[in-house]
Amino acid sequence: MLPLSQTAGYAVLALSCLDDPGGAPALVQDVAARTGIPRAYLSKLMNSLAHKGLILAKRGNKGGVVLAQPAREITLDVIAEAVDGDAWRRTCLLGFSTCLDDRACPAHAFWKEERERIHAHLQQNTLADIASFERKSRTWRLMDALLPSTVSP
Amino acid sequence: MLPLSQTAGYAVLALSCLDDPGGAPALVQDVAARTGIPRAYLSKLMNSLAHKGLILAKRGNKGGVVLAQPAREITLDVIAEAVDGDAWRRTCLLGFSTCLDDRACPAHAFWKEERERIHAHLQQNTLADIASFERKSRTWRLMDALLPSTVSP
DNA sequence: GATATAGATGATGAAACGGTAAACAACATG
DNA sequence: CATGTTGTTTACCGTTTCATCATCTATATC
Repeated sequence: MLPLSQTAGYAVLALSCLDDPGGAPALVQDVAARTGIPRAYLSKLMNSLAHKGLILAKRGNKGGVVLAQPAREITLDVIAEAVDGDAWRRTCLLGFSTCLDDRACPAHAFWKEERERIHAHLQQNTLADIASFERKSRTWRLMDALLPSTVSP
Repeated sequence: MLPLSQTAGYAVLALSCLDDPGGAPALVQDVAARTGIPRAYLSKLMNSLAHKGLILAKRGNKGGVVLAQPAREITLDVIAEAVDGDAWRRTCLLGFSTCLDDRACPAHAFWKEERERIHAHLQQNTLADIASFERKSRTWRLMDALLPSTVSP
């Protein structure tokens, strides 16, 4: 069970659909339809992301959701931390409680390095990177809809 | 939520207390007391590990548990896979379902490499490595018991 | 073979995560 | 200001993971 939470993935995917600040607000239900994320669940996620300052939500007619900052300035790390917290950056690979820098478990030095590598990667990639990938891969999802699903869970 | 499951950590810790095949059987309750793992829970874990061939369990008077193979031949990977399975080696960092080698998400190449690095490390480390660490760190745990816990969760 | 010992097993429970449903509150528009 | 649109909030459900408890079963020993 190594990856970030499923909800963190939802957040990245959903935010990659939104416009930069000043742009056209997107409806949560549209984002849900586009991404396949359950509407009601996404609604709660968006609400939480709004409270954490990642997006701006406007309700009522002509309402919707936009990014609070340009996509190029929002790193995956910020999103992951908003959803999952940063506890994973301090955990031991094997879950040992007595595993700190000065009393390390056998995997400690290795795992510390891995965590930092992962963290750095999340910090270096932004929503803009995801969005450009999503634009390219929309074709794939179209094919998924047309062909019998031989691949996706 | 990046590390392996807590139960996998339990397994590594518990198995590191056992003798090689032919050695003296250890009581599950003793292992529980030594490691801090809940007795009843460890009992079921041990049972599962016995079914998977990692340990030999003998019940009844003078019973107990020993490793099925020498500690030096049991890798952390084998233990982790017995407990958690190997699904984590195929998951996307962000949980995208459309993330395979030929239709990768932006983090795919990076994450694939990380997974392989982690897997290799788990394959290279054995129970013997853990056991020697545990022997050294027993002092620490003694101190934990004597001093107010300022560190361990 | 009776007995104490020790693992095996099944029922149960609490907490976290993913997910649902419905009532609620704000806002643009006519 | 009435209305419909759209996000907000609350409560609830199902599954998985970690954990407990009681009971059953095997076995070494006397």
